[in-house]
Amino acid sequence: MYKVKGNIWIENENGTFIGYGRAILLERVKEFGSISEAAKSMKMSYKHAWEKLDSMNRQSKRPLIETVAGGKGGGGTKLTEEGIAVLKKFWLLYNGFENFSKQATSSLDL
Amino acid sequence: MYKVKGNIWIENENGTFIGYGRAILLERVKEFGSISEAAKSMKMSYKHAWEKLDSMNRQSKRPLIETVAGGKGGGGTKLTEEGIAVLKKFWLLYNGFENFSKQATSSLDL
DNA sequence: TAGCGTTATATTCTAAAGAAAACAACGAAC
DNA sequence: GTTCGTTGTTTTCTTTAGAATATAACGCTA
Repeated sequence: MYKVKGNIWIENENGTFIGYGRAILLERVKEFGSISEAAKSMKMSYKHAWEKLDSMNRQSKRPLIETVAGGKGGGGTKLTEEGIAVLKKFWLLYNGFENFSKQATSSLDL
Repeated sequence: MYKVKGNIWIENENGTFIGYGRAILLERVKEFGSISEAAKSMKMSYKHAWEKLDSMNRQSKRPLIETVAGGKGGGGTKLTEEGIAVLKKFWLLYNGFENFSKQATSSLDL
């Protein structure tokens, strides 16, 4: 049975800003308060996770995350208000796309 | 400036059936009547082109291309009626997606 | 001050995708 | 029956994304 599938993301002149994988990563950071825990939960290397977050952060007008190195519990990372807002907007877009592809799948005649 | 971008394709249980790259490849085969010319025009290796076409062909109920090895001009490859029809349907889907992402881009507020 | 778990960063290793190259088979044309 | 340009197939090489590893800096806690 055929299905319409796809990816969707938001980019600017500097590359990808946010897509599904990055959104999940932000969700995990929000959940665990830690980049290393977020990465581990996704079986992603810390470096890869850090680079993705850094990329997002640099492309955003205002930072999406706030990090602390050292201190209680070694430090940690949490989402800013901006981070939460961007995440919300992405999921809205993502849902729209899900509807589109579901609709397209059902009207597929091959 | 932020833009919504994406990929879209049609797949079944055996993997990708057709996406943008494969559609372009079919268009080139249609144009040149030859897999090797089509591949060359896309700076794609013959093997890669052949594998993509073979994959599409095996996943389709009816073959999308008809090949001749040897003979006048060394042989060649042309699209079947089914191939032309599938291509048409894919571009319809693709246009729908282009509209979606254009619309999504314009209603983006970040 | 030593220990800790984190962030931050550089370096090396691995796996996968695709390119490149080589070669056989094909069949019409001459 | 030789030549030609194609399809079909195998094998090797290259590139690149990401994993893995290593190490420093940080700052609270004890």
